[in-house]
Amino acid sequence: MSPSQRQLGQRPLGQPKPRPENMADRIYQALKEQIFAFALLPGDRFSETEVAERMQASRTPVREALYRLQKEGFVEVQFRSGWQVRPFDFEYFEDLYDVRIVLEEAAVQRLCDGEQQHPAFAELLAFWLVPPELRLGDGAEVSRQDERFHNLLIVASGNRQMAQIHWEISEKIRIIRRLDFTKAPRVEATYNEHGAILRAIVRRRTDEAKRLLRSHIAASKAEVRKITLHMLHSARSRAAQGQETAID
Amino acid sequence: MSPSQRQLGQRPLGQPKPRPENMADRIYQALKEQIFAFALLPGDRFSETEVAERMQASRTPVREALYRLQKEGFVEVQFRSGWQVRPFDFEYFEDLYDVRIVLEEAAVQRLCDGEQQHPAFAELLAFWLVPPELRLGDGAEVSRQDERFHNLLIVASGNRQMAQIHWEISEKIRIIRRLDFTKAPRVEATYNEHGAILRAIVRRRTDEAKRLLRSHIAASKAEVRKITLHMLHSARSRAAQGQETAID
DNA sequence: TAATACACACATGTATACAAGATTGGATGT
DNA sequence: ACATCCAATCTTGTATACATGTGTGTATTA
Repeated sequence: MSPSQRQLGQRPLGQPKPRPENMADRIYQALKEQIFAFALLPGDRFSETEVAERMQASRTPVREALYRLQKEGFVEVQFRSGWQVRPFDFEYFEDLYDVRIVLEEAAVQRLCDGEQQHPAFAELLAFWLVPPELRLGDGAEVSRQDERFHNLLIVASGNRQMAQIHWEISEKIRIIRRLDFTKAPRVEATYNEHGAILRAIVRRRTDEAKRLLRSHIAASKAEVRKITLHMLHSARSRAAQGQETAID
Repeated sequence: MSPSQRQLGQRPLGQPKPRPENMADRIYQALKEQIFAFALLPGDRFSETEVAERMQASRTPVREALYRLQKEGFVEVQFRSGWQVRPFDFEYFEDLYDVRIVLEEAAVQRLCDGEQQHPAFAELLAFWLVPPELRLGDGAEVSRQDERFHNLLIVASGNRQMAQIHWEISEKIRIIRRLDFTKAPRVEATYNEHGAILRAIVRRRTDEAKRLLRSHIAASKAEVRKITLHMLHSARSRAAQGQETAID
């Protein structure tokens, strides 16, 4: 693995202060990317000053970014004793998967019962009900589209706040959800299962649609646990092989 | 109404700096209370400096508090142009009521299907299944206990994250939900309906329990809209009668 | 040698100073 | 009289200085 992997967020030292947008937003994004890339491992401890120096900024926007990440559950602060990346808690993720099942089943129920004219639903049909030769192959892109599929189900059901809450859940589980699309068979299965769910909704077969959806999400939930453990292990190995890092 | 109502958050000027806890937390609480008491009306605009002076603090903790309130949907910031209390949006609140229905129905389903041994469930039975002479009369207290009833349903179903999300929803709708308990009949109805729901769950009559729950929440949702409009109107009248205030 | 106490470095929490853009009000020109 | 332009003021965003509590390492003592 390239050593530059551990230098995410470092701005090239040439230009003085490009400041393309909000400093706080930049730092928020960069920190989140580092956590997602396992460049910051769960359990790692760090200080605001340390992050500020890496990002070439002051503590003020760093603190703002950290508080946002804290509210989203990625980091924790100990009173006057530094921050740490929140350790993995599989019950946490599995609970969130179950909330997804509840929300998305409710959305499917409403779609089967009522109107299916929402633009979001049209987009779903156009994207996922395509012949196999038009399917995407890139795992990361399919992962993004999978997230979009499930969120658009909620949007199409017409409840904005439910869609917002579902989106926040997606943000929280994305760090492990991506790992589900690192294998080609899972990508193909995703296309098939999404297609089946949509066809059942169009035909208003409520129970079948809900059953298909439930097992589709449950499959991801079951798969993700072992993949995550593997990824965490290899990330720790890489970190130990590279520069010395507090692992715990 | 007493004029001191509009001076919430003012610390008595005697003691120099009591600082009982986090400044940022104090300001967060005080601002939230002002918004809930309609001392800050939806649409009111204000600046960080203004709040800092009222709270006798610097802008730093004020900003932290405001960002928290922003994430929770109570205030909004306009780029370099001040903050404002988020205007009321009834679709927003009604969407949240519908999310509550979805989450709580799912919890009832799990309670009817599975174990009912969770301590939270025992507390529910002990509090709500009491003879009428032991019931509370204070509207504000019953409002708090109503919130607790619905949240404990989720807790008892065993999904911590669902309970967390449900709690965040409760925080958002509390500002209008309280208004539903300003009349005595609603208090009595709440006792009756909660009792009926619990009895149906104990007897594992799933459909009946879900039906009762759904109509119970729907009743609140329907009631709240007109009460809120009335309260907003009278709060604006009071503000106009008192000192001059930006109304919109 | 082991345990304890103390001092120093460092952590976050808060206050203040500075930067840059948005708004507003008045002055000016038509 | 009305519209337009410009400057002063006010806004948030960022940097930095200060306050206060925590933890650790070392020195001292039993």
